[in-house]
Amino acid sequence: MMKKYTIKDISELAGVSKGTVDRVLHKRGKVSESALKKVNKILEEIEYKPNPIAKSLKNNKIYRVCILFPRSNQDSFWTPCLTAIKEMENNYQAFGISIEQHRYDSKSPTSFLEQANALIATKPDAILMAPLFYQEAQIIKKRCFEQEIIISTFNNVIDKNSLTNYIGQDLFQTGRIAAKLLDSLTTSGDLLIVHIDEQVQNATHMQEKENGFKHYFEEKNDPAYSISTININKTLDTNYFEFLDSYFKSNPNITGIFVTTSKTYVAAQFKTESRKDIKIVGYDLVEKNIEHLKKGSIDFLINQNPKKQAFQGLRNLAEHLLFAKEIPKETLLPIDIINSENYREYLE
Amino acid sequence: MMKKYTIKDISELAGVSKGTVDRVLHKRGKVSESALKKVNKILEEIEYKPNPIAKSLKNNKIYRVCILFPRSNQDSFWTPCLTAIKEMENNYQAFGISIEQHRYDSKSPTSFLEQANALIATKPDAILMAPLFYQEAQIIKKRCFEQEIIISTFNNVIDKNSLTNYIGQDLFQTGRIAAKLLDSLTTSGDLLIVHIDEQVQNATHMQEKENGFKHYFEEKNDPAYSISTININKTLDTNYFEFLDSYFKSNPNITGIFVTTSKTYVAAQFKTESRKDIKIVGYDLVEKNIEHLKKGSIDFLINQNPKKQAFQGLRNLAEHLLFAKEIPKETLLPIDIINSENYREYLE
DNA sequence: CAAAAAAATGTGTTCGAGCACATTTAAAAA
DNA sequence: TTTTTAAATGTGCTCGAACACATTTTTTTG
Repeated sequence: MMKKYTIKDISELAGVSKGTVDRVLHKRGKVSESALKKVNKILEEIEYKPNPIAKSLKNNKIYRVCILFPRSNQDSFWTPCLTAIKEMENNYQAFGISIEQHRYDSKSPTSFLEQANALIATKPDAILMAPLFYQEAQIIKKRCFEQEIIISTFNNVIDKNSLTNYIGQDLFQTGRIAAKLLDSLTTSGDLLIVHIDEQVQNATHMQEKENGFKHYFEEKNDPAYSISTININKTLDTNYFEFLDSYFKSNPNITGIFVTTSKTYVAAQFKTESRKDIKIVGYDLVEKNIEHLKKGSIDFLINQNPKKQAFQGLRNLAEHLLFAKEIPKETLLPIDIINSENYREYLE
Repeated sequence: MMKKYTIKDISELAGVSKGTVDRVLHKRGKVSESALKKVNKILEEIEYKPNPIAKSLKNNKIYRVCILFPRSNQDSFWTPCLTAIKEMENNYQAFGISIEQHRYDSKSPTSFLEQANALIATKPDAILMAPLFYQEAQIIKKRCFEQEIIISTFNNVIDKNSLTNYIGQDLFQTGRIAAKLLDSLTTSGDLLIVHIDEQVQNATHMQEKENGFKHYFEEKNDPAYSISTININKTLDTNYFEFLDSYFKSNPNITGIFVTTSKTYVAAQFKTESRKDIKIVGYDLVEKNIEHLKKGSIDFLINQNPKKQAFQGLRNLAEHLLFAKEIPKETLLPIDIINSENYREYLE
């Protein structure tokens, strides 16, 4: 364990005052070349790291960290984020971090823009957002950069090439995982990819998953399997059951379903009523899915872990503000495979 | 967001000096009843939380947090702990936390005692240990209490009723998970529980897992399945393959194997050479297991996640020392199900 | 060469908690 | 009532970084 040096230590070693050391460290200029040399020499020797605690105490600010995500009454997928927020509040309140929650209508880009702009107008220190709408998210991101508000995103990628600090999962890979699971559960047959009831903004989301799923089977190149895809949308097909029933009647060889959204329970419901033999893999630990998982009508769920995403995102921001910790450009969380026996520990 | 009160704020509100407030907060006595009342009244009103950063700065100590666990050359299971240690060092060094690594021979209770005692003699601030040996761990734990060294355990429970801060998994439940997985992978047959090459000290470990496994199938009560258990020990049966081969010849109806230790690859090796049809579920992301996972000769692994256990344990201790955060009595980590498609993200 | 301006360097205060020590007030003894 | 002793209360310094401001040194100009 090396000694912890302070600015005062350095100043004594270099034979200058702590003010001079401070100016060197912060590159504030007004330092003679000879003094600069002396200080830099010491700095090289000792590998100085400023005490983040003293730094933070001196700063002594209350930082406003805001999180912006869809309202839960539309999609219980987001509910676990509340737990993450509560935990963050408990852990970081005393450090001078204030967490604010802002919500928007997951079906309305306008609502997103309104909420985000209202939020920016209050000049928070940092924002973590789940950006469902690509175009609008870009605008908001740009605005944050202009106003020097630190911005991170979670759950949805808005730009693969840009440098928004992103916390989430490799969606393509989740598709491969689903494929592997259905491969384990079945030996042959038609596998059906089902996109249920999603808005346009999630299209890329679902597409990534579908691509991953297909990629796995293309790689395997097993003639025993064939894969097809359908879209179900509540507004078009008011009755899920009838739609699925007629589809399955004309395609009797289906042995497994991969649902690309949280609405896995819709397929599971159909399974219990009509085709008990098919295997189902889907997404997310929402209540209705867990019910089916327990009953056996869903075989596996893939956990997108919104709670962990939100928590990690908020934590990154808080520790950056408090202790100047670097925020990773991309945090890819592990992809959890969930069955009836291990879901409990993953719940909020 | 409520205001952050300081001791000075309180002293002004109560009309006393900050010294008096300090005495009330720390119950140091020497406070008149009238002053006590005034201060307590304010304290009730504002719900004061001391600033952990100021506290920590004042303290300004270098804390020694030590971790004690088996040497890796015997069992690569422990290797990921090194990553946890490195991460902790990077994150907490500047806060005045020094992490020390101490190792012992996983086959020798004496070695454990020696290392632990030598460690205690240096009077560290906190110890996190993986206590393989029940009796000896009890002794060490008691000694730590006497010397007022904070002690946590991980991976192995030493006493279900005691209050050692434990970080690990519900082993019984991991057995149930393995059972559910083999249930998913097969439709009937004999399932074999295999305990491979473990020392006595792990007996309870393995027993818990076996019990969980059996419990699942007892609950299911499916006549299509039957379950049996075998022990293999390298010292007794020098050749794993021969032993398994003869066993499988006399029990031809086995469809799945549950290996209760990291040595799952032993069963997988047998599978590739002789019985490609059987399904295998086992434990831990050690290199040899991952090889088989990729090749398909292991179907699922259950991740005991030693890295996360060590990290969580060290973190609890560090934040307790630095910021007086309470250490949870028991931290049960989620039990990860791993297949060939999601192991990557769980690796160190 | 002295005065003025500029550059360089040093000093002192702040953040909040905690504790040693100084000072004041109240109670007990003479 | 005065002195002694004890109890109560207040003051001031520390931790390390950061920055404002004061002081010193060097350079420029009349």
